[in-house]
Amino acid sequence: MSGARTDTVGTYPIKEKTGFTLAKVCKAHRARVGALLAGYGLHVGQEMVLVELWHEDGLRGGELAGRLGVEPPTVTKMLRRLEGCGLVERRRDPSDARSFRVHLTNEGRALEEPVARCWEEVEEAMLAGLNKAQRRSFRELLIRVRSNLDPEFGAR
Amino acid sequence: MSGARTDTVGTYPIKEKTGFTLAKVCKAHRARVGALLAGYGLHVGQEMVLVELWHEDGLRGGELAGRLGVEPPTVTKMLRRLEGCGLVERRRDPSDARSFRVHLTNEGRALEEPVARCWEEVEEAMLAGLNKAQRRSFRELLIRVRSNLDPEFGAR
DNA sequence: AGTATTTAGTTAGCCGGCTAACTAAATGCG
DNA sequence: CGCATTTAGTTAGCCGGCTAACTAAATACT
Repeated sequence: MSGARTDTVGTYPIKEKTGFTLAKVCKAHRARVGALLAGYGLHVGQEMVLVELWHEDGLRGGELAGRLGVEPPTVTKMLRRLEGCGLVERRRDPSDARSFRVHLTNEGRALEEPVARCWEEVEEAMLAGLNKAQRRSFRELLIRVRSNLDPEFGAR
Repeated sequence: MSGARTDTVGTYPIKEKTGFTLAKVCKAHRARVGALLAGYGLHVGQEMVLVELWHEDGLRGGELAGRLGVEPPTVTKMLRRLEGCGLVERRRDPSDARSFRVHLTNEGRALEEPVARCWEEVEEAMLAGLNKAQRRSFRELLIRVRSNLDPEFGAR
């Protein structure tokens, strides 16, 4: 509290917080994935939409937003671009005229394997030098921290 | 390859990768910090500029970019906004007419403690239920992973 | 049935990020 | 000295995010 240093504020500087390192790690991870994805004409973040559709095709816009943990306007814009790239297709839902369903095109489906390889490559780089126990521990800690931070993640 | 499941691609789905959880955790952390920072008129990300200046005032634009791990145009725009908010001040560097130094205003300096409290609050929420050993382990794993992913972090 | 309310998406506009292309000043070098 | 090169920032424009405000369709309710 009344220590010799004056550039801290009670606890310790933001730069030394775990959350700070977390943010930097995430930034680096995103950059690495993004660099690989660019080879397929994808921007980082867009692959998440595809991930959801690979898991379940024909989702409605709102469902997509919910699963991505993203707001509807974000989905609107991303779908417009993905549709422009020919990876995805919007079909009006006959049972609800203000809704639509998002379907993968063949091009969109074809990206599943290469995108998974991109993620796998970065995953391996990230965990290099960690043994199985460390990897498991890291994974479990992240899951716990996620349930602490993400309200949508409580019902898991 | 010729496995029974067709919705995976050799290893396991992206959704089950550690990097995926990492991204979600980071997103949640960012959202939480952002919500608190909004109370001080700050957008999440801007506080990082202030963090660097609290640590060392009078940095040049390029140094700021380097320390933040961000490209120069990003700094240009952020500084324009922070200057507009009166948190920061740009003074031309007399020894180099194409450069300038960024200085905190009193308002900018005054935010150090409240912003640190925001971060501390989210830090505590994030690590809730973890004992000291787990927190240390999490921190150390993140640091290792960071050095694996971030080229600028090797020289530590 | 007819109106009020809720729900689904869109538009506009802001912010933090990026790349590409540019200006202008400092430095290197013949 | 004078020109070429490097370095520092800016501008323009794209993308993933967000909020606020809107349209239009479905549902609820009197």
